[in-house]
Amino acid sequence: MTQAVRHDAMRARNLALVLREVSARGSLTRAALAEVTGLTKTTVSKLVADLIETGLVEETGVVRGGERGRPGVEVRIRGAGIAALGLEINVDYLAVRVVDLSRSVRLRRTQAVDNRSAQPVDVIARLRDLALSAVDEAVGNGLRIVGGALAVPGPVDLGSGVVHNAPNLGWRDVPVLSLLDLGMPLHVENEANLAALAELWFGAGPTDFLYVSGEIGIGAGLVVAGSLFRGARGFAGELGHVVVSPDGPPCRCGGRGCLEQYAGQDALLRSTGAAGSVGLMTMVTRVEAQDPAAVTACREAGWALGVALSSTVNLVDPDTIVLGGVFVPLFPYIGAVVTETLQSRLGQMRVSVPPVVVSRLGFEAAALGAAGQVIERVIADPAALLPS
Amino acid sequence: MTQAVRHDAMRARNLALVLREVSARGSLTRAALAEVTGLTKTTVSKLVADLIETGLVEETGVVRGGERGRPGVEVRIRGAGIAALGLEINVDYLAVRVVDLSRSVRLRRTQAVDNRSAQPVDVIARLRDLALSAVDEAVGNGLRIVGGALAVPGPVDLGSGVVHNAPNLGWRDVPVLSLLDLGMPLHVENEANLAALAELWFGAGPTDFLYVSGEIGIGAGLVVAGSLFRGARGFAGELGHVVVSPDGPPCRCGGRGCLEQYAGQDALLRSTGAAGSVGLMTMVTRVEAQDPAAVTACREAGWALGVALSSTVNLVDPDTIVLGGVFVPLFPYIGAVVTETLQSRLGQMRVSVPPVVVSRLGFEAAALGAAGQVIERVIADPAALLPS
DNA sequence: GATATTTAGTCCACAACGTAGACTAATTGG
DNA sequence: CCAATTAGTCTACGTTGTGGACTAAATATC
Repeated sequence: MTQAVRHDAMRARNLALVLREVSARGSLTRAALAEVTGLTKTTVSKLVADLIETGLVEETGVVRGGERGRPGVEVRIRGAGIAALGLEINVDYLAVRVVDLSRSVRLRRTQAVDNRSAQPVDVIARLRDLALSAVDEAVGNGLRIVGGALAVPGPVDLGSGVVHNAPNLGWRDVPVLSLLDLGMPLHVENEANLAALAELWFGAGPTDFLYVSGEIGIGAGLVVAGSLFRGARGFAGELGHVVVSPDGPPCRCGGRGCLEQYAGQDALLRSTGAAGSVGLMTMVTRVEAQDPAAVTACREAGWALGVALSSTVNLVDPDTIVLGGVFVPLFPYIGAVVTETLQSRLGQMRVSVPPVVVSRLGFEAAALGAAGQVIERVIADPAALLPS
Repeated sequence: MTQAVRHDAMRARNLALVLREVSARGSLTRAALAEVTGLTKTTVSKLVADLIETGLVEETGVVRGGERGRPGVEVRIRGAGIAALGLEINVDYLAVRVVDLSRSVRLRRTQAVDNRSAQPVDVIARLRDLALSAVDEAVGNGLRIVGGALAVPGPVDLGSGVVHNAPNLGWRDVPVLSLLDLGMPLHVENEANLAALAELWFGAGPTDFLYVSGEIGIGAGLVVAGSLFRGARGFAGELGHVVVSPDGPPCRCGGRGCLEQYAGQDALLRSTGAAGSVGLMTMVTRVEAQDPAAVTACREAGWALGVALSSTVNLVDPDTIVLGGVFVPLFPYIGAVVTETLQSRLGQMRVSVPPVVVSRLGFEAAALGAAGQVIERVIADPAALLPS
């Protein structure tokens, strides 16, 4: 597990420590860095010199006038150098994002496509084109893309990069990672997990929360102390199949009364009473117009979500619950019911019931999280990029 | 979060690395240690010398004849030196265990008392007496007790050591830690969590599992990659209040249809049909005698447990499920139903459904886990014990 | 406006720790 | 009895962080 610590590992960790502080606090003088890290000024100076040389950090040049004494030179993360690629395959779109080391989004590409009717290979080929052209442009702008990550709507085997089962896409056992070769280190992860990480790094959220991704399926990403909880095999967070009512409607997972059957996109739209398929935006319009069927559908979905979340809170104890995906436009009509249900089921037991808030990131959250994850790895181990 | 790494931290980590390998593999020569840790023979020799001097490790004296060449001197964890105290307060007993660094149990004290009818202060005073006499005896045997931990049946605020709410005992906001002063570092934790850790260190179990503690309440401890998952505030694992049926019988937590209402000890005993209170052993006798009411009660409890566990598996993805507490004697009569329910609700979705096994540790599990946790800390950071 | 004070950052001698390889010790195989 | 082999120690050395002296650049005070 833990490896032997030699001098190089010591340096690598201190380098990461300094870079992390710079990343977290925005902009600091060497003296301030020495203070917050507990290292001496000498050591910080050496480490910062290395980081500047590698292009991870830059001096702002501007000196800061504080109280008295010689002003320091602040350093900050250098955005113009290293960047990462974030990719997302979803039911009705493909998204590509390029994010730099300072976590600024440098490039956005979204393409609306119906991926349900296409073959996995074709979908991936299309994404590949989109990604390569984005990489070209980014490289043209002087960025160095060090890696990428791909978000897919369903459980993924992290090791092999095989998408187990993405029911919304109709995918089963698709080896995405080997099909999508971009000539750079890549990995694949569940969309809900990456959207949760996006909330962590790009939202103004807390460091402990449960992100609920409402799409056709309902997934969740749990972030504890700023890092993702994946469970033993990486398949944690399947909130959509938490039991709401044990004898409820049968679910495609084989169970009955799963949350997805009450609050999944299909269930929501179906229960508006309109025959055939009604789009999400139509649903939003109707509920805004106080259409009784739509309002009832929202209330029931909110209740079911509250029930499932009460189980979840009891099991994993999140600090906050962030609703994303389809629940974002519907939040005004379900948020209160979710909170009430949670309150009535947990209020007596818990000192405080986790607040239910809405995500402020759009649908592209997962792609952002994907890129962010790669950036996070660089910040966690900058030594990997140093010239040996 | 991560601290600056100086020379002393480097040494501390390597010391821990060596000690961990010795602890995990039983007995190793310095040469073998050099191989498994990746450190050089020189460094390992120095580290082992320090560990021997501190009394954490000892040479077996016996040399091992392998194949050819000079035989090595094996070292192993020294059991005769450092030990830890494990304490447990439960509804009907107090337990004290002394465990040494090699994880051998050196002393067992259990006292049957009805703690429900006593005041918290009195219970703690009684436990204190029991603990002090155990410490005396252990010290008399040459052991050095470096700390202790206490298991209580209910959620605990780890920081302050206040037991929030232990409904089985009728406790609310009891500052256990400050009441129980034993003149050594102590901490308090949830009984289910510590029982789970006992399973990890004293059972022959895997490193990823969910331990289910069936008592009057039902708790769970989740162990992922050999360490405990506590959630954001340390209140994770409240399996007893996971929803089985949203409109089921009201629960003391304020919700309805919680697992505890179907599979908690009270529910199990109540539903045997016998009026009044029937002891657990009576229940076991009846179900062994195929008493219809008892058999039905077990089946229903097993079903409810299966439903709640299917939600749990979807959320936290454990590798294995270990049933403990009252479920141990009842396992032959509920195990199959739990497995079937899980299988039917998860089988289509998951490649493999986590096996449901029974704990082989007795009721004293939590006390063992408490002591084990202290031992684990010593092994994880032996440098804390070195003479500065 | 000159000087004292304060803070930032660098320089240098030093200490702590792990490494590499020579060296000694102890065993087996021929 | 000697060669081969493996365990463990010893010594010179390299890497890295430290502490304090030193230089640099600002403000406060008179």
